[in-house]
Amino acid sequence: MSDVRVRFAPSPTGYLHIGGVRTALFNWLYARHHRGKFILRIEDTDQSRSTEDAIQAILNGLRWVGLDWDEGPYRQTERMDLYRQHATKLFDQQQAYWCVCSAEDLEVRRKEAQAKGLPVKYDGRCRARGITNSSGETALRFKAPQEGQTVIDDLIKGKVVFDNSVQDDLIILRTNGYPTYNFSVVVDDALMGITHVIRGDDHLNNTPRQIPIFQALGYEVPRFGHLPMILGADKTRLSKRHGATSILAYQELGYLPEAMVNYLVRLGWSYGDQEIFSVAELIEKFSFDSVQKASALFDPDKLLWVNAQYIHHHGEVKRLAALLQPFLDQAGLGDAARSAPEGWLERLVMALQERARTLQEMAAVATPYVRDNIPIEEAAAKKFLTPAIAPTLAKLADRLSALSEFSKDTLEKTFKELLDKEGIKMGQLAQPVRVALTGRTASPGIFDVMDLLGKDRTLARLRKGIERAKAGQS
RNA sequence: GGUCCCAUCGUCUAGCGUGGCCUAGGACGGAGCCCUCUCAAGGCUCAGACACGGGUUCAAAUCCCGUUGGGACCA
Repeated sequence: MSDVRVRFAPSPTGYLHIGGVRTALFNWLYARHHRGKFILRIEDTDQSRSTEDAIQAILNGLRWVGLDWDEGPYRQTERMDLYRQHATKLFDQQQAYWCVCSAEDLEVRRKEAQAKGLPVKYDGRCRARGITNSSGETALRFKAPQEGQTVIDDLIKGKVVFDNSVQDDLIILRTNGYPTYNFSVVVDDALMGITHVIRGDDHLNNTPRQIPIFQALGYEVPRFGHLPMILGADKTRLSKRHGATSILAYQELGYLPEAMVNYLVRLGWSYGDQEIFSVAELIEKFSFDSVQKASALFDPDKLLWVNAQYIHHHGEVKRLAALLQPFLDQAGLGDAARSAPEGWLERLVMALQERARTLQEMAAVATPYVRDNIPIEEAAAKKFLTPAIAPTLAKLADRLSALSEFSKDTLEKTFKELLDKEGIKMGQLAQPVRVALTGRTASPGIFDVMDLLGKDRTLARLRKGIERAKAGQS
């Protein structure tokens, strides 16, 4: 156990998106790597935009990808007293002052300054007013240092220097008594003993505003690490326009959580040329030293590939079968799949897993094996179920029906013998059989198909196919 | 507008710290071939990048400066 304490602090104004998950993931990995604590804090001070649904969506999203938290979720709305106490403390120490400048006045002055080409910032005119009572339209401003520099030794960006002369006296308590973002984060991070603040680099400019507040409050300043952001394919901020941005939408599309984690961590972090990592490996190997400084574009194609890798090679068949069930339900195949014999679904998964990149795709190609009365694609029937092949198919049906053991081995043997006798190639027989059995021209190996269907269904479909072939035009 | 961040194939990246091993490596995607009962999977091959310009140096993707281009924050 180390003293590392990191946090993920989303604001519940919408669902949990890809970028948020990645930020949480990097925090989580850092905590787990150092055997520290990962803390969840909900920044819901903006009550007009925060919703309970969004909070639940965030928790569910984190749970789905397996990011478990050690403390929290804390909620800022339950900590209002703490912010006010700390604000009062700053006022008492004369490190904050009441400001009566109205929003309109500030706007006017801002425009003037801009017109004259002066820096746009609060001119500090209430600093010297010494207002002691906060009644009415008063906001509390922090006396930001105006001389010297604030230096951040960022875990990812390295050394970043800001001139204090450009720092504003920012408002820490609004006229309505609510704390502002930059103030409440500082109070929370300090009180929660956060040692490393790992967040998106959209907050880099906030850091020099926050550091003096830590100092004025007498708290230790944490280390900072600013992660590059994830952008959409058009290089703009990730948003609804880029498709499914809610993390849970990917669950519905049939992605595996570990694939999601794997893809997201490689977006900005690398370990040589390695692409696929188990979670245990990530925890062991993760470090900010190899985190990219530049932003990255979200690439759905690569995510799909990573997911396919997990389904093809890294998925436990039993687990995949269990995860597949909801997708079968959705496709209207659920009941039939449930009534199948013990172990049948696992065999189905084995036959289909390298042909599907998502669970949704797997469910889609499962139809002919789960359902009865399958439709036969017109073009496939026309091409392969011809009168010419009908006699051979009939011979195959006879031989199959005579089999006492209906296994892949015996099936293969039966096929080979017939092929030899008829003097035809495998493809000439397998394709018509495939079409008869699945209604499609693409499927798993033909012996796997027959094995999945079983003797009765195989023969029934084959005979139906033979009728169709006889009737077909030559 | 001010401040800050960033810059290697279309995309994710290795390499940059401690310049030479880089005729810049891998992965996704693309093209082609092989394997093959179909579709996949797998294997192989090809196309494809150090943003630009100056320095420093015997030598720069790697160090320095500038330009350009992206991005973020503050309003």
